[in-house]
Amino acid sequence: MDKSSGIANDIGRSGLKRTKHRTVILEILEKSDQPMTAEQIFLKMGQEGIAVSLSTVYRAVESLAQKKLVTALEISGSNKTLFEYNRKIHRHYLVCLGCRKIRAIAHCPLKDYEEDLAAETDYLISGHKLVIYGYCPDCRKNAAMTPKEWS
Amino acid sequence: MDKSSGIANDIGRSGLKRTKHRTVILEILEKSDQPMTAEQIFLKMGQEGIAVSLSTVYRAVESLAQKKLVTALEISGSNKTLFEYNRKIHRHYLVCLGCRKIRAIAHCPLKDYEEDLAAETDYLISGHKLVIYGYCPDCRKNAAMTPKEWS
DNA sequence: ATAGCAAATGCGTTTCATTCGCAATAAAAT
DNA sequence: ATTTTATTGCGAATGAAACGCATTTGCTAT
Ligand SMILES: [Mn+2]
Ligand SMILES: [Mn+2]
Ligand SMILES: [Zn+2]
Ligand SMILES: [Zn+2]
Repeated sequence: MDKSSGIANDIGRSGLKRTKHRTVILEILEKSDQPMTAEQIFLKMGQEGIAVSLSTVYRAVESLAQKKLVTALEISGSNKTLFEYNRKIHRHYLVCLGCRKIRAIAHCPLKDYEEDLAAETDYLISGHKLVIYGYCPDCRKNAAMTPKEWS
Repeated sequence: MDKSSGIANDIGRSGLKRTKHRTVILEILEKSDQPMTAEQIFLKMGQEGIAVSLSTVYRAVESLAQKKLVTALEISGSNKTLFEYNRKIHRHYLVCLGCRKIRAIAHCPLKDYEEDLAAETDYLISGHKLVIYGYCPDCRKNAAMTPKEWS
């Protein structure tokens, strides 16, 4: 409908060709509150009646990630790469070991720690990745009996 | 030689059978300053004249990890799982994007942050994983021209 | 609009780390 | 020493992701 809606344009502006598939994939990720695997995206497209090859989904998320429209994340414990719409905010993740839901955390407690570390190690720090594991309110009750691993 | 040397005994005490392979694997990891992949362990055993099947290495590190004698880590950007001798110290990692060397960091800047987060989110926090990316002193010069991604 | 070119797609094939099945072997228990 | 049970070797299977190539589509410059 809305031709000037960000998403489709963002793809064009990125230098990638603006195809139906890429637009749909980016929209799906933008709407999802959870990062998704390539296969989940593929299945959702199927549900929406959009025929696509799984290879294409893999190639689409890869190119979108290259253009920074999508972020790829590898959370320990899942062997599949997750993709999320890049909302351009530095984020961390709180992963529930019970239901595997991923909750984003806006606050970064490491801002000045990075500087200390740079001074101490003489490294040039580019960034960091922090994932916190635990049990969400819903899963806390079961957690007591089935404490799952996280490392 | 030293029958009471920690490593071999630790395996026995863990409930696992104390085999030559497991002992060697654990010794290799204990001596290594870098976490190693299953294949690297396998190759090193070959160099040391110890015939072993790669499957066995995979099964050994898996069982040793289960018994907490080794720790498995999945650093973003490598598709292979790394294993390290478990020195029973909470650690973080500083990964050089130039040479891929991994340096352990003893200090944890997140001790009380976890409590704040628990209070704020009502999650039961089990732990966290922090990886910091950058360029080591040796690689800093090249870093300027070839800034690699870290996700 | 149209032609021409570069990029994207479909479909099948391949790669590669890791896992598995099962018979043979070695370690612990008796 | 004999039995019991876990470990190993080897090859085959798995599964996510990458790839090759012929076909199609989006974009650009007429
Ligand atoms: Mn941060
Ligand atoms: Mn920590
Ligand atoms: Zn949960
Ligand atoms: Zn380096």
